[in-house]
Amino acid sequence: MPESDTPQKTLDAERDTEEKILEAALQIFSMKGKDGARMHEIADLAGINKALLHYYFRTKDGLYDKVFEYVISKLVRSFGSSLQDAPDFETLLRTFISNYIDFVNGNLAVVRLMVTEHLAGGERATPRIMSMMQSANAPLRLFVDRLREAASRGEIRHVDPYQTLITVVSSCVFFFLVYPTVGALVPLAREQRDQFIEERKQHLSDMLMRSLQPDGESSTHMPPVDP
Amino acid sequence: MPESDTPQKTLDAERDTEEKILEAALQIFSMKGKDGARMHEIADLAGINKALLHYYFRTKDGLYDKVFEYVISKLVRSFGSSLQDAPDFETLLRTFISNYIDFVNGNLAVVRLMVTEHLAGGERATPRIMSMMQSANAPLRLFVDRLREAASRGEIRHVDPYQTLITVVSSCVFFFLVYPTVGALVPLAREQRDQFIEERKQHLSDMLMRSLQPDGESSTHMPPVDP
DNA sequence: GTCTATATCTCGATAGAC
DNA sequence: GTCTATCGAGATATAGAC
Repeated sequence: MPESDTPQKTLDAERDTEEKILEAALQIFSMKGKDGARMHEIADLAGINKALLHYYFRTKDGLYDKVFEYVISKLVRSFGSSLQDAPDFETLLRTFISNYIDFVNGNLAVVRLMVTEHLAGGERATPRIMSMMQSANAPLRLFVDRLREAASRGEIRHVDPYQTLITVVSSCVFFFLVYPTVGALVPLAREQRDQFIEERKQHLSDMLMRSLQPDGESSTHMPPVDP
Repeated sequence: MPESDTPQKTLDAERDTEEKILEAALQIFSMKGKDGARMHEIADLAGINKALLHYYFRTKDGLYDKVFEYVISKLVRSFGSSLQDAPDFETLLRTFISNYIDFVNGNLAVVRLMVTEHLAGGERATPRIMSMMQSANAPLRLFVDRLREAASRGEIRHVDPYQTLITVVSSCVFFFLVYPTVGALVPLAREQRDQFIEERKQHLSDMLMRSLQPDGESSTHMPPVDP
């Protein structure tokens, strides 16, 4: 971390308020979208005055942009490349699922914001996600690469890696988006949320590994996807 | 359908305008949420005047409520009990996935509205979904019941039916929520959308059936997967 | 039933005191 | 840096002509 020569106390105060605002804005934006969010809601949640929002971030649009940057940086930081070391595909898959679910569970507002953005058209989200994917050790890319490798080594059967990725990510994320209904439907999910989430990791990992077991014989339909 | 004694022409005209408004409102609400939507956007999309919205549905809140009822009725109507006749679980699963994906693809706004509602707290959505689930031939309930039966008959292995349901629904729906990014990531999904969707059905059905094979049977004797 | 014109109010943004 | 007070744009909602 680089150190500024600005007096420490002032800097910390600014950082604190700024971060408090960003966190509050993230919560509100992620639930109501950019247009639906109210500046006074954000101010209230941050425990400050409405005018202070405009002092730190001139406009609502500006604040939204900064929140988006803030979210992306959270995504980048949280998804460390702990996948690199996985000795085999099964370990990679289980680690990926566990990490992914923990991240979503611990950063619900981040995921909600991404989804909200997509529902509103996704112009802001898509380019950012694409550029995150470019990076060689991006977890999504790593997952696809390792899936291909494992298949060509015969560790798992050949499957469309993108379809598989979509299935894994969907199965990790969607549950949290519709949690109110799942909670109403499945008592355990509401009463013992943490336990249910651990069971979900287990269930998903098992289910996917079983579905990826190599066949003795028959070949499955596998469309060509490579560039 | 009960028939009114109101003159047919008038009734039809009202129904048409009302339905046009509801469809337009559904589109806008589903992308921007209740607070983010603008009445004039809805009017423009419906091709009518802003004042007419207030003639048919007194307030914005009132309109939103009616849109929600409208969506629920769509859900109920579209999910006919075509699952009832499935002779075995594999047929049921494949039919369920195919129907579900077709419905989502053909009613994106409906699904978006449900998700938007959930992101905003879900107070409106959850009770409605719960009461839909009560019905004996509700597809989600039917799925859980048939999954249990099939497991106790030994047709598939024992799995947590709710975890499985969550996985299936997630895998059918989430793709469409983040379509902008998937389209950017996977060229085929954008250029040959319909084909990609058919492949998705196939991929998902195969994957799930494989993961549900009873433990005793080895992978050397796989049931045929292609129609 | 449908429109134009207008009233009313809410929200984003600014000015200015402390 | 933080607040109170307020302005002005834009939104919902209504009045009234056709």
